[in-house]
Amino acid sequence: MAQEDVFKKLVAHCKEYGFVFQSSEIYDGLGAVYDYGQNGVELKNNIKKYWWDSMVLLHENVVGLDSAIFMHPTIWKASGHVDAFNDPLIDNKESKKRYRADVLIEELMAKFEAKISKEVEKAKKRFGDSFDEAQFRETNPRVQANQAKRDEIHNRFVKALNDNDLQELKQIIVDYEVVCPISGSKNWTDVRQFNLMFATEMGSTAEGASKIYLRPETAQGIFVNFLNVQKTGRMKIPFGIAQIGKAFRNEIVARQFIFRMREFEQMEMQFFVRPGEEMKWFEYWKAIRMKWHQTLDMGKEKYRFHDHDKLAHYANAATDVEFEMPFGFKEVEGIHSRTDFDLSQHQEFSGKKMQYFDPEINENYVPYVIETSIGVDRMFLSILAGAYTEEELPGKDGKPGETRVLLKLPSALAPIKLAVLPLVKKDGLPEKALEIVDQFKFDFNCRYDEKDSIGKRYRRQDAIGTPYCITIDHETMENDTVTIRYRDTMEQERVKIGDLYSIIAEKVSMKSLLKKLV
RNA sequence: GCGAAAAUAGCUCAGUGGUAGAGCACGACCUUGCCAAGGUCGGGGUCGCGGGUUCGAAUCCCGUUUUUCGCUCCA
Repeated sequence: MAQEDVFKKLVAHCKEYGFVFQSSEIYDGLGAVYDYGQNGVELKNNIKKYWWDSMVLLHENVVGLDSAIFMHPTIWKASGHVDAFNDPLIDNKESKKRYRADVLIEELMAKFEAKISKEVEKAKKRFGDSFDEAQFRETNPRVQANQAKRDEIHNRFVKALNDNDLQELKQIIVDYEVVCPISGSKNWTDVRQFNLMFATEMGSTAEGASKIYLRPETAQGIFVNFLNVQKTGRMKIPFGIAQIGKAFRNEIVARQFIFRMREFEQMEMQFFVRPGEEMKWFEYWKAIRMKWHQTLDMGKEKYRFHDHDKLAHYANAATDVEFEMPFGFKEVEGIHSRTDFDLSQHQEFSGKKMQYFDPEINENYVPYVIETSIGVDRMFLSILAGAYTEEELPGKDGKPGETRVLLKLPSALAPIKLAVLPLVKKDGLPEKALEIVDQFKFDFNCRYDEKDSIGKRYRRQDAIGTPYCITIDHETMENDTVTIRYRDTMEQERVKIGDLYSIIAEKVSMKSLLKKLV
């Protein structure tokens, strides 16, 4: 089956079985925003618990945090998000390349400046020592003409930037016939300003309101609380702070289902280390994180590291954990060595010291940071993609074989752990089944289903990844035994009701996964 | 954002200018009972939305929204 077909089926499966719905669907939807349905929310919660427990429970030097989505606007100046994401952009329609309009105009001005320099250089050679450059610049007509153009562009440019006049920026590009270096074309789109951050207002009155942003990453909430946690938790470096939360980016191109959304959820852990030791810890967390992924048994060959050649302004080492999605290897997690960039920036912008006194070496320093940052929604998608299976079953009694669709989810992540099914809807079997549900509902997520033939009910559970089904039949009423049916093998066994807990509980618990990590 | 394609019932789709359809799914009842396939009855759609052309539009045209694919960035 072609890979795109798998992806299409996966998206359809998500909707059909209550994993993911498009946001505001009855109003034609909202772009790149999705809701998690009754099964999706369970799976997502389980993924988050697996991550949280692996960080906070298994590492005594990692603690949690839940910082607010709203933060002081200066934080985003300090982090670089305001400037980095605020560029006026323009596309060339022929080459489809995107440029920063301000860069194009600066290059345009540089061209005129280069022409002037050329004239000056030529004159210098000609006149030798007696050359008066200032006077030459004042009087030479070619220099004057170029200077006038350059100044005109400069004035228009500065005014346009001050007025935030995007139309004027385009007009400059049109008036001076800037061409695309790739296509040589002058066919430009309008200039648009993209700030990846969503802005809103805090404060109820118009004059008292101030512009604040919905956080584009959860990391800054950790950095600004670094000393709060360190001091109140008496944390000693190296230590980490873990956080799960929503982040928001006004993506220009938001596609591929829940892979890139405008509202998404991150699981981030910032690990604070002594400067100079960051590479050791970078390697340490790389290994830990890869093991966390591979423990899910989606296939080791489906994961790989992708090291960054080009590093972001804040990083001195960076790698991605990539998963083989139906549309290729894609990043699900980033592991970055962020140096002391963030803490130093906050120290500068807030005027508060962001330093740690290290008693072992008797030194004050701004710690270095190793970040592990994983997209919950991407993780969700990768697990579904890895678990989605279409299985050809042999036909029987002359019937043609059929396809069984199942999600081979790790049991601990499955939305429903146990389906309890009365073989028939009479003779007290439903009541007996509900008794069993009542018995286990405090331990794990159970579902009761009495509709349709038993085979159909098994398949419905397969489709949402339920690892265990038990069937209550007439024999159950006599000797308290049930048949337990396993999702992946479809095999059945007759077991005592009293043994069910010991068969199921451990395997569906988060503990079973966490134990494999240590 | 640019280019391409698509949108009809919960799902998969048929319907190409003349009364809105099928299969599956869903609900009720009967029947059967261990791997989605019995019977009867029933609910559900102003054909994504807004305009236009036409006596008449799901169908033709324009716009718009959403989705998918390619270019780019990222969790």
